Amino acid sequence: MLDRIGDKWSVLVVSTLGGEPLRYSDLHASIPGISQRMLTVTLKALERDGLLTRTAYPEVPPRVEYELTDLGRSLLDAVMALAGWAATHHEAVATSRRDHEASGVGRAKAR
Amino acid sequence: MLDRIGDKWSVLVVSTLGGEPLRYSDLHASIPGISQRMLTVTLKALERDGLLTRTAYPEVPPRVEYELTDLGRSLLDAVMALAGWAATHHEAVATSRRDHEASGVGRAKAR
DNA sequence: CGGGATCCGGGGCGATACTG
DNA sequence: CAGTATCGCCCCGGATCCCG
Repeated sequence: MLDRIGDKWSVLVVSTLGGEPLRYSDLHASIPGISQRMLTVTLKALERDGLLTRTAYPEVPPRVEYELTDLGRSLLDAVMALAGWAATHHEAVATSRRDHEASGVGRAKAR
Repeated sequence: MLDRIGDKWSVLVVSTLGGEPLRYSDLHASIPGISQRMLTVTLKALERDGLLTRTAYPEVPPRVEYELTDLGRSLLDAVMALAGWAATHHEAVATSRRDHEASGVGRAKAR
């Protein structure tokens, strides 16, 4: 379970979708670095898990909208908390990380 | 950043460590399914990021204790929210997943 | 007891090409 | 526009051995 919601892309999709429904291409544009494949795979998985709904409009050109379900929205809260933490403390983490590098973690490299 | 704190094992280690310090073997026993390697790797990463401290006691047999830092404890809140969500809704997710299976997602399998 | 080093297999994931 | 199918690489992560 944790590895599902802990999944990087799922988190990003859910948080991006927070609020209004979005189309496939919007999602693709809004999530930097995601590939078509991973977006599709992630969306399918999230739909299967009941976190979002997929709605296809039989128009031309085709339009498909993805929207969070209530379940998905409840997850959003928890995810936002995590994202908030990341935003708040990522500096402290980066600093600590540099300290450890300087401490000799890569000592062999110093040759 | 998200893929770091969203990491499955990190989440589990942090939540397990919530509260009292634990020894390596305690952690290994408390986290079902984690391998030695991943435990070590995860602990190192978390230490590097300043989320926990590693304390080795020069005894025999050796004893090493891991403890959350203040930073780690602040993360704990967000992590617990996520874990709580997972515990609360994993049933709904499992149900939805089964629905989709029954819907013909694996239609070829039904032969 | 608490790890580090290495080997290695499976799969996560990206890139590309094609379809409706 | 919204995907699907295929290929291939890389790296995650488990197993094993060994050391302090």
